[in-house]
Amino acid sequence: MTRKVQARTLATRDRLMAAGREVVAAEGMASLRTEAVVLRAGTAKGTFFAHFADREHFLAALLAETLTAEFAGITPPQDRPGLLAMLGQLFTGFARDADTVALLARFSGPPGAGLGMDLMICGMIDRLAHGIGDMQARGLIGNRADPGVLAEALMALVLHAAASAQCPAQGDRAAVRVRAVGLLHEMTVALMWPTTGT
Amino acid sequence: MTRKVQARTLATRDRLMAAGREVVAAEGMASLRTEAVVLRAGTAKGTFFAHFADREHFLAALLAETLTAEFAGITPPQDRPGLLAMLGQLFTGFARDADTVALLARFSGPPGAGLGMDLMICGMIDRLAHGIGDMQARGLIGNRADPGVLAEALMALVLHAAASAQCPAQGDRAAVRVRAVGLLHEMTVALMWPTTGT
DNA sequence: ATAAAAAACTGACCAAGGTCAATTTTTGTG
DNA sequence: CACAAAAATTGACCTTGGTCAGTTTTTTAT
Repeated sequence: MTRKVQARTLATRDRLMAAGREVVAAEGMASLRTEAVVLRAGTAKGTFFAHFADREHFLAALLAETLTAEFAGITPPQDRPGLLAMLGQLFTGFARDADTVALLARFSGPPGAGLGMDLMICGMIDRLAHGIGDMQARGLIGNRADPGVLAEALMALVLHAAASAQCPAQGDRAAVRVRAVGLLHEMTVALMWPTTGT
Repeated sequence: MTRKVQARTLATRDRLMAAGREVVAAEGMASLRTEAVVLRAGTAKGTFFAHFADREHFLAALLAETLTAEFAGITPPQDRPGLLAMLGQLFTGFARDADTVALLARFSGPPGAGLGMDLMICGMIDRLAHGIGDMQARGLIGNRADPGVLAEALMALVLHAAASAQCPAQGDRAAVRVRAVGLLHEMTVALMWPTTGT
C-alpha cells in the first residue's frame, strides 16, 4: 500500500538543501563535509543518508538546482546566432569550475540517476530540439537528421567542451577556455550548417 | 639537480600494477580496496600513495593499460564502413561497464591528468583524424571541417554514447545499448556524410 | 671509501563517508 | 480512541582512503 509523503520529509529535505547551499556558498563544493551540512540543518548524519544516496548525489542535487535556475530564461533558438548563443550560455554554466564539470560528467548521462540533474539536461535538449525543428522547417539549417538526435549531439559536444576547458594542465586557463569554445563552434557548424555561412 | 629514476621505483610500481590487475580480475574495479592491492604487492600503504595520487588515478592507470592493449590493432579508417567499425570498436571498449564509463568521464577530458588514459584517447583521436583526412582527400566525406576537429567531435560522441549505454534505469540494458549505438550512428552520419548514403 | 643529500619506503594514525539496530513519529484501520 | 504497521530519525560505530614524521636505501660529491 502506498502511503502519502509526509510533510516532515519535505521539510527535512529542504533544511538539508538550504544548509548545503550555505555551506557551498561559504567554502565551495569540493571541501563540503556532510558533518557541516548536518550541523547546520540540525539533523543526524543518518538522516542525511536516508535522503541522499551519498555525498555526490547531494552535491548533484544542489548543482541541478543552481543550473536549473540559471537556465530558466532560455527559450528555443530561432536562428543560427541564437543557437550559438544558447550553446555559449550552456557552456558558461557548465564550465564554471572543476567541481561542476566532474558532477556533470557523473550525472548528466544516465537519466533517472541524478536528482534533478537529468531533468535539467533533458529540458535543455528539448528546447534545443524545438529550435532546431523550427529552423529546419524554415530551411535555415540542414534537415537530413532528426532534431532530437542533433540536440543530443550538441549537448554532448557542449559537455565535452566544458570538460576540456577545465584541463588542469599548467597552460593558461583562459587560453584553454578559448580553444574549447572555438572547437565547439567549429563542431556545431560542421554538424548543423548545410552550407558555408554564419 | 635531476637524479636518474631508480630501478627499484619501476619495480615497485610494476608490482602494484600487477597486484591491481589481479584484484580487479578477482572482484572488479568498484570494490577494489587499496589494502588488498598493497597486501598482494607486498608494500606499505604509504608506498601506494607515493606512486599514485589516489585510488581513482590507480584505477585509471589500470584501465588505460587494458584499453591501450585492446585498441592496439586499430588503424586509420579508409572508408565509411571502416569509420563506423572503428567507432563501434571504441564504443564496445568504453561501454564495457559502469566503472569504465565513470573513469573515462573523469580522466578522458583533460590531457595530462590521467596516467596513460590521455595518451590512449589522443592516440585514438590521431588515428581518426588521419583516416578522416585521407577520406576527405579522396572525396568520400565532407571536407569543410578540419579532420582534427571532426575526430575530437566523434570521440566526444562515442564517449557520450558509452555513458548513455550505462544508464542505470530499470529498463532493458540491451535495449538501452541498442538505442545508444543507433544514436551514435545517426550523429556520425549527420556530422560526416556530405550526402545521403552508406 | 665515506659522508651528505636525495629519493623511496614504512606503518601508526587520522578524517570523514557511510551503515544499521534501536527509537520516535506519523498514518491507516476497526 | 486504540492499535498496528510503515516511515522517518537518531547517533554510536565501522570502513577505508589518505597523511606524515621517521627510517632505510640509493645516488652523488669529495
